[in-house]
Amino acid sequence: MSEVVVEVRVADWGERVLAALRSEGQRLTGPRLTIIHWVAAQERPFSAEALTAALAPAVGRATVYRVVDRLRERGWLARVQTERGDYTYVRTLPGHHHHAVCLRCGTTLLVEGCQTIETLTALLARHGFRVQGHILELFGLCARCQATSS
Amino acid sequence: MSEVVVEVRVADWGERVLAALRSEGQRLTGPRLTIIHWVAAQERPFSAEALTAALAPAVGRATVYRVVDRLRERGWLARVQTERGDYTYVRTLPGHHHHAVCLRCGTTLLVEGCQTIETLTALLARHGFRVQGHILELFGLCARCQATSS
DNA sequence: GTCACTGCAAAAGGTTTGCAACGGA
DNA sequence: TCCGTTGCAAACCTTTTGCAGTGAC
Repeated sequence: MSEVVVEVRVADWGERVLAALRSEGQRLTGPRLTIIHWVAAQERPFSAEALTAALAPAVGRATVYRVVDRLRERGWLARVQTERGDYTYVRTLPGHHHHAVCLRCGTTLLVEGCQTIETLTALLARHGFRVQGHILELFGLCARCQATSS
Repeated sequence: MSEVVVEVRVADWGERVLAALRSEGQRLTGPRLTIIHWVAAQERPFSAEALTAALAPAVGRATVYRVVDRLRERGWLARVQTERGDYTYVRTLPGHHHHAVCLRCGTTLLVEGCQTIETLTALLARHGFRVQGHILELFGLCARCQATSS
């Protein structure tokens, strides 16, 4: 079972992103490096506001939004809806995943595959509904936070 | 299995909402009735913008937002994220549900219960993660739309 | 040297709020 | 009558866009 749940590796992420951008022939400008390094250091989901605020005035707001969009398109960043309904971003890896976000520390587990969605898909199929896509976010407490008291 | 998937009944909805508001001692004002009737007639998810536009200038924008919020708090309206990432609203019923939204006609099925989430929850538990909440939206084609060509 | 990228500032878009007037119960 | 509700308009906040200048390759 360990192959379907993966914790996003902190050290890896930034380097993998940079390697990917390089291999696509994208320019590794100062602002881009600043943003990627900052994101790589985040251990929990962050808001667009937090990102722009953290890098101001070194990096312009417009640039932040443009770079974030690009990373999202490429699958390095996921926009995750919180239980409260607002958006946050988390480092992720290209491919189809779902996210299990720790409510306390923000640690994000990637859940690969959608076996459970398949069950629901089958249920709905019996009602004539053909599932073609879905959005799933999970929230809870990671192992570390359960171990920590308070 | 038919007990876990329910199509939101059109005729019912408005009356149930009115009855609920009445029983809570809320005022059934003109603007509120207008909004509820309009929503009751919608067979597919609608945006806040569509709602405000449809009722303007009979009902002010501020009032629309305030009433929608109230219905949402009471569980009569759900804010559903689309695959494109923007929000739409659908009639729903109080309680915990998930929604299966037809990509073509917008018909919304309520999926009651979270059996499949439980599978995922168990999987994550084996990784030490304790799931406490989730967001799930399903998209696809309802039976009627599959039957219709084009 | 080129052209992708950036910053600035302004525009846009959507939601919320203040406040005086209104009108259900 | 009273107080919850409403409309208007302005404020707000976040994101996007236009455009001239910059700098990575």
